[in-house]
Amino acid sequence: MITSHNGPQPADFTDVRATNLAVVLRFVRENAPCSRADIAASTGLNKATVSSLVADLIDRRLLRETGLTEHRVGRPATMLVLDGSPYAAIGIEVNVDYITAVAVDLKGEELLNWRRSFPGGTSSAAQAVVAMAALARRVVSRMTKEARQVLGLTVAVPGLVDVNGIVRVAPNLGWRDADLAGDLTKALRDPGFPVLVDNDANLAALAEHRFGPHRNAANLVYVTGEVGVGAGIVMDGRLRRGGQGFSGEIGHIEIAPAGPTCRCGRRGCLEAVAGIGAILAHTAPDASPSELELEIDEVVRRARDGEPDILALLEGVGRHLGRGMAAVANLLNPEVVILGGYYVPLAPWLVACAEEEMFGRVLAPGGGGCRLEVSTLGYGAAALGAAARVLDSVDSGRLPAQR
Amino acid sequence: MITSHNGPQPADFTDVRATNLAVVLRFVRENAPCSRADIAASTGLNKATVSSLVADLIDRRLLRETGLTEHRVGRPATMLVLDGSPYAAIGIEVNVDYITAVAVDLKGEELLNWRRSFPGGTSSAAQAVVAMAALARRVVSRMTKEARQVLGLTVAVPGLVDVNGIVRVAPNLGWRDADLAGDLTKALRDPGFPVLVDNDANLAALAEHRFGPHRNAANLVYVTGEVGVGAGIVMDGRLRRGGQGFSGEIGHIEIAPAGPTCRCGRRGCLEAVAGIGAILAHTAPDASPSELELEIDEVVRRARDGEPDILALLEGVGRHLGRGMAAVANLLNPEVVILGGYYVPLAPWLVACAEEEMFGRVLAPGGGGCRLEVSTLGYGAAALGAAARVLDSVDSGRLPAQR
DNA sequence: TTTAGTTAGTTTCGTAGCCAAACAAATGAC
DNA sequence: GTCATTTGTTTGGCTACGAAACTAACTAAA
Repeated sequence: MITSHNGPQPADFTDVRATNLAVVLRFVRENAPCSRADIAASTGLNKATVSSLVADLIDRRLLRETGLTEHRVGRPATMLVLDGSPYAAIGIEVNVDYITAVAVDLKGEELLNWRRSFPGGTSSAAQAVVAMAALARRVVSRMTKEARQVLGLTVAVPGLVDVNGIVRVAPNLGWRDADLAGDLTKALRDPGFPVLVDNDANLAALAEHRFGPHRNAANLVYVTGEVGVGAGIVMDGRLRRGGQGFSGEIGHIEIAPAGPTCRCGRRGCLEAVAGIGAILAHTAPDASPSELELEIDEVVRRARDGEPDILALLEGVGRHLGRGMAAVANLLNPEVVILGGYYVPLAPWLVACAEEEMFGRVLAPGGGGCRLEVSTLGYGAAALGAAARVLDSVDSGRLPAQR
Repeated sequence: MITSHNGPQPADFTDVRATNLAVVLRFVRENAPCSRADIAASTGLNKATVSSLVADLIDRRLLRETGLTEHRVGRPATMLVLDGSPYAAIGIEVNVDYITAVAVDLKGEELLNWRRSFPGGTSSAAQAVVAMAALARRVVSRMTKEARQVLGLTVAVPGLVDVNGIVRVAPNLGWRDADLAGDLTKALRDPGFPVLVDNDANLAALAEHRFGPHRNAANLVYVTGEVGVGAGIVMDGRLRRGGQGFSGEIGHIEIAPAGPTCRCGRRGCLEAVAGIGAILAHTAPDASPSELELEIDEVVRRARDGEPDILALLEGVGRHLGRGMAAVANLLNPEVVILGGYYVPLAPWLVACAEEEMFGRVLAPGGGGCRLEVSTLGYGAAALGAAARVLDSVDSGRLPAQR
């Protein structure tokens, strides 16, 4: 069906066209290279309609004929692929000690991936805007030099971002009520593309949903493993942000009422017992944000060496994590929960016990079909997801104008 | 936009028409009585289009002209209302000790509400099908006598219902893997309307979403307060069932690790510390299912009388419930959590402390705007929601055929 | 009483964009 | 060389939307 069920939103022909353009675009993305006939056969659209849609998409430089044809009985087909060259989507991630910028083309191919160290933990939002604008300008000019049109820019922020894109609270950055999108747009002086802001876990979930090995899953949860623990929720094929945009705050659900005190002042939060801080508190209590990665490497080394106290520590973290994931699985019944961030290198010592705890606590038979997996997208998942956010709006029909 | 984003689903004219018919229908539902001109002005549809859509809906006997007109400057308007008389939607709820059947018209007006005692707890699914079929037949024949066409029948079951409508597990009924929808359709012998099955909490959430005082909330959670505790989740305006249909199983998230043993064998489940059983275990440990309502009345009486041990008991339950709701609010950020079932009569002694616990544990400022409210729909919420499910499919464009 | 003004709903016409079917094109098989 | 097969385009028909003109029914004011 056509409707999106939120209030009176009538449809007309342009909607039909936009929908079908998006259908063809998505189909080619998933099945490239493919012919017009393939598209017609698989989508149910008429051949004539497909021809017209494809012509439109070629005009907009979203598709390209490869000229290549298979050869078998019958007229050879002209194959179609996404045209990677004319466009770029930019994603930026701010974090405690760095800013990452990623640009991808329509296919999701990474065009660049720049990381600048930046003292996010001690900088104001205004300073961050300056730094991000500088970085964004360089990325944009690089893209322009490559003759690419920038379709949009999205910023991933570790914190609560409301439905209007205002950063309400970003505890690790010390920000409150910052209109990042507005300020960044101003700093970029009429950039000619939309600038959006979203929560990092949400965007990482989007990256997994579009690019990850579980991209078929319409229901997935991505869990960030940083100092803060958060989740991005995809249900029925779309990010679900909740009423104000604050969904996925699993870091502060109570796991161990008698546990250690959390940064938020309460006791036994998931973040306090299974966040990265809970590990480093035992191994490197004075580590600064910029040393996190090194310290985790050290933990991995010691685990590999089989140090019993480290193994016990990680098992405990895994079990607590599993309890949290059980709550997630019971409440949301996703097809997969994906662990990201620093949970990735630590996964070999976490996942088994986390799974055991989780499956033991999920009511639905067979855990409701929910698997616990480890992200393969690396640390840049949120930045990649930020770029994916831009591609998503193309996918859902907001195509760049005709030539 | 038009797309529903799940896989290649192209659109054509019939989709446009269906969408716009649904838009008009929903508008009239919300704003009756109203004129064609009102509809055009508010929805953005062209006057001509509205006229055509309305004519179609009148033909299908979904709308009716009231003939009544206001009188002010200009030509008086012919007002439109939903036509309540030609159709009916049926909802049936099975539970431990009764079966309820509800029929509503298009407006949601209750046409009948029948309750039959039925030993669900000790009957097989097959026996339940016989009982439900008998009841359904009587409801259908009553509707037919009133010259109403039955649009559909939905059954609410307290248990895990998968995406295909199979009851996987219904602990309180002792059922496993029952194809209720299929069997009931067979028992009704080609009823001429769709028969669906869904989880009771899901359907109660739907009832709240359509009929409740918070019907504007696009994100809400309904919590059943029975022996089992479950939730129905509405996000972005639709029920979210998860990958296999098992979302909302909050009854078995761990609230008090050192708490009492739950029916499921684990300790400290929400259900075990804040379910109705947790209350009755202290007041009437040997109560049979059919006595639940009486026993709760007794608890209410004693609470009203101010018995200290009862007040303490309820405060404890409220606090545990609040902790569970904090997890829900952190994870989903709904606009409102609605307590239903036996929590309703007990609300005066539960809500304050539950709120206190909940707001103390939600990370988002101001609790993310999430309110804790009490259902006003009464015990029949699930049955009403089952009927609402039928109306929902009409709303989303599956209209009955033209005359 | 007439006339002007206002609002409601219909009619007419133009257009977008879908589908079906016929057709043209390009190849392999025999 | 002809036929079969498959691809993609062209043509025509149809649906359903929007714009604008028009009719209808009323109030207000001259």
